[in-house]
Amino acid sequence: MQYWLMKSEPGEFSIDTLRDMPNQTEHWDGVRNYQARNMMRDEMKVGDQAFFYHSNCKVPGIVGVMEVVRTGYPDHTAFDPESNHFDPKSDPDKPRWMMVDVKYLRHTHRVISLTELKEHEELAGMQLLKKGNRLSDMPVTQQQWFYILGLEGS
DNA sequence: GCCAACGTTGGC
DNA sequence: GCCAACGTTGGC
Repeated sequence: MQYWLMKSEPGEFSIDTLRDMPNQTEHWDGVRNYQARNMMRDEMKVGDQAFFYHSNCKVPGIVGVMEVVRTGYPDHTAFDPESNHFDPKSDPDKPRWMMVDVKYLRHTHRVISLTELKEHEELAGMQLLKKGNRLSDMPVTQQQWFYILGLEGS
């Protein structure tokens, strides 16, 4: 079992939106970065867990926990000219972009902000905290995962 | 294969 | 809204 962190802008798709979906499940579309795609395509497995991270907002940080319920498959929004994730170069016969399905597990008891994460020496190795990091999904080590859950309190 | 131009991400 | 960091594109 592996752990992940996945970013979304809450104005686009938030943890609340995921919770309110039918089956509390939704596909994680719109990833348009090869490294991030490769992880979804090759490495994310059913049963893996992921932090839901709100980016590009007032208080960026971890807001919830979710579970991967379907492994990588073609991101159909790339074929849809109406979608703002449309990519004219992605051919349905040879899809360029992949997505996984995720299911809502819970909100964290509070937002664990980026600022707070940065304060912990133990998390200094996190990819999220590396300078210039722009990956929209990334692995979290088991150690980091449980350390962060420990910060959450109750 | 190099690299300048450009677009995007995302914190602040 | 600004801008640093980074990825992609395309001319050469």
